[in-house]
This record gives sequence, C-alpha cells and structure tokens, in this order.
Amino acid sequence: MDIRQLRYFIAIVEEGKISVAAKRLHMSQPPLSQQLKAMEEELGSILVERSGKFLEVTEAGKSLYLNALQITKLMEETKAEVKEVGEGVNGRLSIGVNTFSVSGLPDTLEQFQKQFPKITYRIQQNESAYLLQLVRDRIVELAIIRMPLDLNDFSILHLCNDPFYFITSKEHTSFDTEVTLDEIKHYPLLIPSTEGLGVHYLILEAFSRSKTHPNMVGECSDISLLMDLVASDFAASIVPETLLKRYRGYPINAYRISSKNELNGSVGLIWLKDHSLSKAAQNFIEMIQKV
Amino acid sequence: MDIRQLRYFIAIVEEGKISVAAKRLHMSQPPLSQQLKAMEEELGSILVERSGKFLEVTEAGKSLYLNALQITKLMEETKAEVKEVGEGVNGRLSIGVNTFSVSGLPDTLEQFQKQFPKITYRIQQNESAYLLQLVRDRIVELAIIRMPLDLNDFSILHLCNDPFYFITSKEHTSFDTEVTLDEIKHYPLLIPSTEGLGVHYLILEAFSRSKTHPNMVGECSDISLLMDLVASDFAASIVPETLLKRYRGYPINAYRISSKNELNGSVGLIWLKDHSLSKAAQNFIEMIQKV
DNA sequence: TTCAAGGTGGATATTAGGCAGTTACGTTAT
DNA sequence: ATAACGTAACTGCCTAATATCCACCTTGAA
Repeated sequence: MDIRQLRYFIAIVEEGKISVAAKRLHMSQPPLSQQLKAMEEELGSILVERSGKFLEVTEAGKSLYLNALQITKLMEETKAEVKEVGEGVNGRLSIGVNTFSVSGLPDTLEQFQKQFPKITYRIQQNESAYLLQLVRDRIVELAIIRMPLDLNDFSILHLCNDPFYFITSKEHTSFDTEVTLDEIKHYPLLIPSTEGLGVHYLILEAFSRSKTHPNMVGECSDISLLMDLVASDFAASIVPETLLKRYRGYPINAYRISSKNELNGSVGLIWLKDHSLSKAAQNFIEMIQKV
Repeated sequence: MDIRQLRYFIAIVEEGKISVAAKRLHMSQPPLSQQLKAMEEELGSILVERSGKFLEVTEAGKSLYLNALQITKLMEETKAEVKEVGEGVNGRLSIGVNTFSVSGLPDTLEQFQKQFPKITYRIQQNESAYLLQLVRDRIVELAIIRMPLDLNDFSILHLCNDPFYFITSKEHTSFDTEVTLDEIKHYPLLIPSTEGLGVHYLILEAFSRSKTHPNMVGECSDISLLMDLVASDFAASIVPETLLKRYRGYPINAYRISSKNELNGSVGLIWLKDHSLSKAAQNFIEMIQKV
C-alpha cells in the first residue's frame, strides 16, 4: 500500500463516486477502480460496497479513510518540516560556549531567535579544549572558544580580542590603571580554569615570556567562587575583560595588564572545516558576522 | 515522496552505508543512491553528507528519519487495523434496540464482548418503527424490534414470541392467571408507546379482532412512568412478557392474556436485505443464532 | 616519509521489465 | 437511455539491475 493509493481512496470516499473522484485526481476512471481493487486484495477486505449508482463505504473502509487522512497529513507536514530544516528556518542549533567568552552572545541569540523563531537550541557550557573535542565529534556544530588552541581542522571566525585584567580585593589600591606582570608577581595568584587549558595556559605563557614567575596559589574552574575568593582577599587573579564585564559592580579592583606583556586572548567562533554545516548554523554565523 | 522511499531512507540512516542498506533492502546499490538523490531534489535539501567512507545524516535528514519512522509505523498499524475491522475482530457494532424487546440482550452482548474484545458499540434505544428507519438509512446496522411491521426490504431473525400480560395494581385480584380481552374491557387502559407504532397497534388490533372495545385512558411512551401509574391504580395496562421480567418484584398483578385473543408480538433482529453487513454484525447475528 | 597499488563505497549510464494510466468497449442498474 | 463501474489491450514512464567509473583510504615497500 502506497501514499498514492491512500490519496486515491480518500478521494473516492469523499466524492462518493469513483468517476467523480477520478476527475478530482485528474485521471480516468479505470485505473482508480483497479487501484481500489488492488487495495482491497492487499488488505483482504472489501472497502466500499458497489451497489447501484452509489458507493457505500464499509466499516473497514471508514477505518482506512480515517487513517489515510492522518498518514497523508503527516506526510505533508514532514515534507514541510524537512524543507524548513533544510532552509534553516526550523531545526536545532547546537552550540558550545565557554564561560569566559560569552560577552555578546545573549543579544545575538535574541536577535537570531527573532529572525528564526522555530529554531530550538542546545547550548553547552564547557572549557575551550573540551568544546574543541565536542565540535570534532560533531556533538555540537559551533563553539565560541578562547584562543589559542590547536585549530588545524577548524574554520574560525574571530569575534573579539579582549585584554586581561589583574584583579584584587578592594584592600589593594597600590596601582594605577595598568600593571605589568612583573609588578604583580608577588601577589598570590588563583588562576581561572584548570591546568593545560586555554586561559590557564595563556596566562602562564605570558609570565614565561616576560621571564617572571607568578606566585601561584592554584587554579579554580568555578568562576563565581573565584571572584568571591578574590573579593575576600584570599588571592588575586587574572581574568579576561569579558568576564569582568559580567561581574561589574563586584567589590574588587581591576587593573589592566600592560600590553607589553602581550597577554590577551582572542575569542572566536569555530566549526569543523571539512564538514557541511546545517543551514541554521550558517545563518547564525552570518548573523554574527554582521554584528 | 513515497512510502517506499521512506523505507529506503530509514535503511540508509540505520545502516550508515548505502551499499549495506541496499543489501538489507534486497536490492542493488545504484537505485538506492538514485532514490536518495531524488528525495533530496524533491525536498530541496541535502539529507546525508557523503564524505569519505561514512555517511553523515544532516539535520534535515534526522528530521526526515524521525518522521519516516512515524509514518511507516502508522502505515503498518493502519493495515493491521483495517484487516481486523474487515475480519470483524475490531470495529464498531451499531445496533438499535426497543425497550420492549431487550430480554436476553445483555447476556448476548457480554458474550460477544468476550469473544471480540476490541469491538466498540453504539446502542440506540428507540421505538420499533423509528429503528426501522435508522436501519434503512444505514445509521444502525442491526435492530431488535417488535413485530409486526412492514419488513419488505429487511432480513429477519426471529428471536422470541412473547405473550402479553394484563397488569393492574395490587388492589385488583379478581382474576385467575389468565384473562380474555373481553374480561378486561371495562378497566381503564393506559397503553404503552404512542399511536401508530408496534405494540400499540398490536394491542388495538387484538381488541378489534375480538370485537371488543377497550376503555382507553391514553398512551404512555415512558415505561417506568407507565408502571408507576399502574402500581398506583391510576390505570391498568397491557405489556409484553419481556418488559414484565424487567420489572419483576414491582407492586403489580399480572395476568396472561388468553391465547384465544392471539395477542402476542414476536421480537426479531433485522438488517437491510440487499446491503452487505460488516463482519462484526455478521458475527453478532451468528452468535445470537447459536443462543 | 612518500609514493604506488589495491580495495571499498558511491555515482553515472544504459538497459529491461513491470505497473500505472489512457482509450475503447461491455455490463448493469436506475 | 443514461450514468457509472468493470474489463481489455496498449502505451509510456519509472524503477531496478548490470556494467563501469571515480574518489578516498589503506597498506606496503622504497
């Protein structure tokens, strides 16, 4: 049994006459009779009673009719849905974000939502290096991460360069607006994120470049805890500007780290280079590019 | 787009390789590739990404896959259901009954339900003459009615002959077990049902045959009201045995009307002669015949 | 490490067969 | 006599098969 045959049967039931149904289907009457007969043989039961001039739909026929309506409707909906997903109007946008890198994302998402209201989202927060793996494994399509990382097989859309800030509790006001790494090397430092990953690596490398050794207290991957610890003068820290903006008004002092130290990570949107993106993801990239 | 194509696509997605899917579908690989391409063209979107050895289903493809599963499942269920309805295992049994004629029906229905548990019912109560019209209009398939009626285009299965009883309040005990119409002609009579219909007609005709005139008080189509009126000595009445059984224990006296008066209506199951019955109805008739 | 060869998996072209659809005609019931 | 369904023979398209080609990946040897 076939979608086509279901359509035929629907027409027959609704028109009440095979010949009229045939006209509606833009075909001649004999093949319609044949198809009806074929369906009856396949299902092993009479679907319409041909008595005299008018047809009468049997119980089995009524049952088929109702189901046929459902199936054809579902078929139409499916076609429409697949087309929409193909065009990026509908579907699911799977995106990974890094806590340190979400500066303008809410606005962008809101704007995207406005333009493509049917899209649903799956947003995963994680560390940049892990996000890279998620993209590689096709678990997320896009990711906003903090450079530098090994990005050989990825396409990159650079979003922003944000400088790093040295932050301390309110008790320390001994600096201007800018500091060098050398000036802060004695401060007990609690570095965000865990060892071997983006921000962490970036900071240590900058120290290394300036031939200085930080007074490392440890790492903390829980950002709000980190900020609390800094505020309570447990330790100082170094965080990107994006993060600082999110904690505006928090009881800490922030000093921009001198550009001489070349400590600034850039944030980028990445995706797998040699794999086609969903149209939804393409639209998202396009929108971000415009902003 | 076609059920067949949906099956093809399901196989491709589940197997991950076109050639393996082709084996599962007992066909060769080229037509499968072609059909996939055809679907992609029809839907205007890529469904699977062919990169290297492995296929990768796109968002649109995933959407189609999920819908395709639904549609094919619905299709299978439909086939099964229509077959069942055709065999009378499933479906709806539409039956009309007359209040005066339902003697053994509950038992029969219970037994039928046990044998065909999927069948649902539509039971309509009404007067015999109206039921006839309902059967003629194909609103119900079967009806249990009280004869005599004009039954030219109906098939009839005689169910039982039940005699009529003269009923009075408990205050009247002047009779034996049997009475003649002549003996009761002075009693104020309230006849069940309205004029021109089965039982009513039957009773008046019996009086007419025995050249007697009843002392008619009126008619009443509400049976329980009629019984109340009889019990309270408002009037006497004449009712069939079937009805009497249902009101067993009611405070009335009942006297069988003499067979000399030939007053007994037969109850029958009827259906339209020159129209095919649903298998469910056929099964029901068969069961009633056995009992 | 690089290059070549073989194997695997998909796409394309051509061909054959089957089924759906058209036209013409027969049948039946109103 | 007409209207509506069924039957029969024919045509054409669509699907699937066979053969072939192409791309990529793997493997082995220089």
